[in-house]
Amino acid sequence: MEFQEGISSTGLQSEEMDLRRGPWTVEEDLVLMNYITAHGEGRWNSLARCAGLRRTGKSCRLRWLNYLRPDVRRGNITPEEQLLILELHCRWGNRWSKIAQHLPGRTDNEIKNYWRTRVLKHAKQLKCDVDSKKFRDVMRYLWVPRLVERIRAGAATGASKEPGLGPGKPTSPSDSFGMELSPPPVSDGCEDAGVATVAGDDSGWLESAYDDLVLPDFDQSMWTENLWSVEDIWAQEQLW
DNA sequence: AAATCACCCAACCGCCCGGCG
DNA sequence: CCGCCGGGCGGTTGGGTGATT
Repeated sequence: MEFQEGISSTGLQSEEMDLRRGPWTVEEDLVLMNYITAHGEGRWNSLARCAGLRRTGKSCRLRWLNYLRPDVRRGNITPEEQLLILELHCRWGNRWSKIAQHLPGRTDNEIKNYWRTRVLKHAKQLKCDVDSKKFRDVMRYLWVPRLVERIRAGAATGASKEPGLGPGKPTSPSDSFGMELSPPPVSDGCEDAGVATVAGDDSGWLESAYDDLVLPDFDQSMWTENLWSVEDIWAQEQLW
């Protein structure tokens, strides 16, 4: 990324040439927060000007929505959230903002990043497309049961529910997705799912677990319609 | 200890849509 | 109807950083 103190492009007005790009400074964050606190959000271009920020309106909006908003929830994606993302993506595809509406405090950008860095990575490791039957089977019979198991375990110990984590909370890469794709410790409808491996080294067990899967006879077209309902699971388990 | 790799995610980009004059 | 502008969205990039060699 080429960070520029000012964009120099012929034909631009001097004000536009002064626009900053790249990472936001603490001072800029404070200016934006204070201005929005005092005047509210919206009309981002004029907001940026009036606040004295040398940023585009778009940049201000993005910074506010994805980072500075007080209700933005940062930190690890919980198993409950992972489950919900899987289902909602199944239902709506890459409609990140729509999905984000169902995950309070999570931004579309965060969910999109989660999907691209975690889910797509595993599809790639399995050498299949996320829309393929193979990946759907992996999700339904390996991934989802594992998530549900983690949710249950967390509910039992009271450890699964994380409090709001607030801006600035550092995340641990090894924890952020953790073991969502690591093998189940006990068989849970997916016997011989593999032996224990460390997180991050899961493509092997997934691949072999998939090979060992005996899939029930069911209509694959049902996948997108009524595969599983997170709400049902939560209601059933009183997890939410 | 240094170099390299892999991953995460903040930020940007381009496109699209709706409202308004 | 048309053009402009603000705002929203999905896709992409690349810097930072921890892990590995």
